[in-house]
Amino acid sequence: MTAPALDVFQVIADPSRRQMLHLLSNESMTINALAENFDMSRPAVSKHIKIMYNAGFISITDIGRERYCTLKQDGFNELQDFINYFDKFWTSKLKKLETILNNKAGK
Amino acid sequence: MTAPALDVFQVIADPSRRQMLHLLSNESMTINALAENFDMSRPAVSKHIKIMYNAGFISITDIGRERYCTLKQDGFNELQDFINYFDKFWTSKLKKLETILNNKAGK
DNA sequence: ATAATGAGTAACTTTTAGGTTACGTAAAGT
DNA sequence: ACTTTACGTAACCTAAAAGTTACTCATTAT
Repeated sequence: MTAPALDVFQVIADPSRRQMLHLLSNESMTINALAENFDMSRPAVSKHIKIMYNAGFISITDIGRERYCTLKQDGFNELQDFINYFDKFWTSKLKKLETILNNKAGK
Repeated sequence: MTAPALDVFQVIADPSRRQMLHLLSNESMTINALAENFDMSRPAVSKHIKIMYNAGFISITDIGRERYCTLKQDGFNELQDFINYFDKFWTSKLKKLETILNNKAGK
């Protein structure tokens, strides 16, 4: 179960990973603690964690034999950039519409 | 090449589809016009369009034998919701940090 | 009327993400 | 010292996404 290197968009494409991110938004958790919330084997969870780590969504701190996973902002920023681009598209489109309407009102 | 029903996260997981959305942010385009920008067959593009249409990212207007694809906001809104959730997480985390720093400064 | 064009559908192949079990290793418990 | 626990890694399997070619249909052009 070697983890493939996925980009941020592929990371959040998986429902289980999105769920893990939600769980981690409440508290830092170990691999096993996370695995208890899912109907899949621990190695499967382990792989997901690695994928999210590689894409910059989480940081990992080893404490003894445990690995604590914590949310990290980097991965989310890339997503934000994507959304922002299209956000600008909609708002500028809206402004154009406003301009047209104002011109009509003015005449 | 029947198109599978994918959710908004799976839609933007594909680089070609993200590229198509970018192209459509400049102007509405037909299937063929889109296909010219990609190193893949027209049926392949056609399938991507169907997937994005089903997920609410584009609307389609038939003019004669041509299909004009236009960006639609619905799909993006779902993504925005996801981002917003974690955005709140980061800002509230930052506020907690501020509170701690202020308390220290006050003593 | 016939040819050419724009696009959807069907059948098929390939790739790969996501899961499994089996095993190895280091830290903690008894 | 031995056992248990927490995790990673390897080898493997399966399902499905993404691509292809071949075909058909409807619209436009000649």
